[in-house]
Amino acid sequence: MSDLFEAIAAPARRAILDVLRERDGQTLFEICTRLAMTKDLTLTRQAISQHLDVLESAGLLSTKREGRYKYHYLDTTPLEEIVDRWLTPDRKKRGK
Amino acid sequence: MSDLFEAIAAPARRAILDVLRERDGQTLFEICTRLAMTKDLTLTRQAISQHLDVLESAGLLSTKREGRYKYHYLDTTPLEEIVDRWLTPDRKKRGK
DNA sequence: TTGACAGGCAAGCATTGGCTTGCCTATCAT
DNA sequence: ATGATAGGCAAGCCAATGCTTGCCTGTCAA
Repeated sequence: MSDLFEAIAAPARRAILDVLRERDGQTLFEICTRLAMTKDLTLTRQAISQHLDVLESAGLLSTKREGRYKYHYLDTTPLEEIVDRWLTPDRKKRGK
Repeated sequence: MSDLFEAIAAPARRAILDVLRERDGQTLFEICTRLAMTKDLTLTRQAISQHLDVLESAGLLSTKREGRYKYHYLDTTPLEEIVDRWLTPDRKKRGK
């Protein structure tokens, strides 16, 4: 859906963001094992791959392919929309 | 679900937050008409009531009953969790 | 070149969530 | 007391979502 809010709605996707925050630029399999180890979240590789697609289309992460590896990089700037929308009292539109 | 992230996942609920931000302490019917007028969102009263329940259990708004009126007050402090979780680079837990 | 490894595509299932419809309770004015 | 207004409860429908299973493509080492 390419929607930011729907992207962070699923607990699994938030866990992925946390995992990428601990260590940026991980591959799909690295994310899988790290979720299982540190977050106690055991999912299929395909499930996590789908979550990564949602996060990418929401602009929360970017990818870089290199050989047979695909690295995932966190980008939290879209989350600033939330701050600007509700947490800034006077609704000041900061110049982009 | 009392989940913050699921609360702001639905566009209708975000519109409600915006509407309460424009004018705090509105009743259910006021919210209904204001959504229809300014947000072009025409929903059943019950639908909006259900959304308000979700928002309240997420801590995003508080209510005060007065006679046959029930006023709704916005509270955006739960959203700060998002800032603390991903937008603070060094993960400093600010003293509550 | 063959096998192991990293990832992608697509169909299918089960559950959830958003919204509606229908009816009921409570408060206030006349 | 009666009607109008503000809100609540609950069942039900439909579409979307999360996850799985099964299979296929591409890259690299021996």
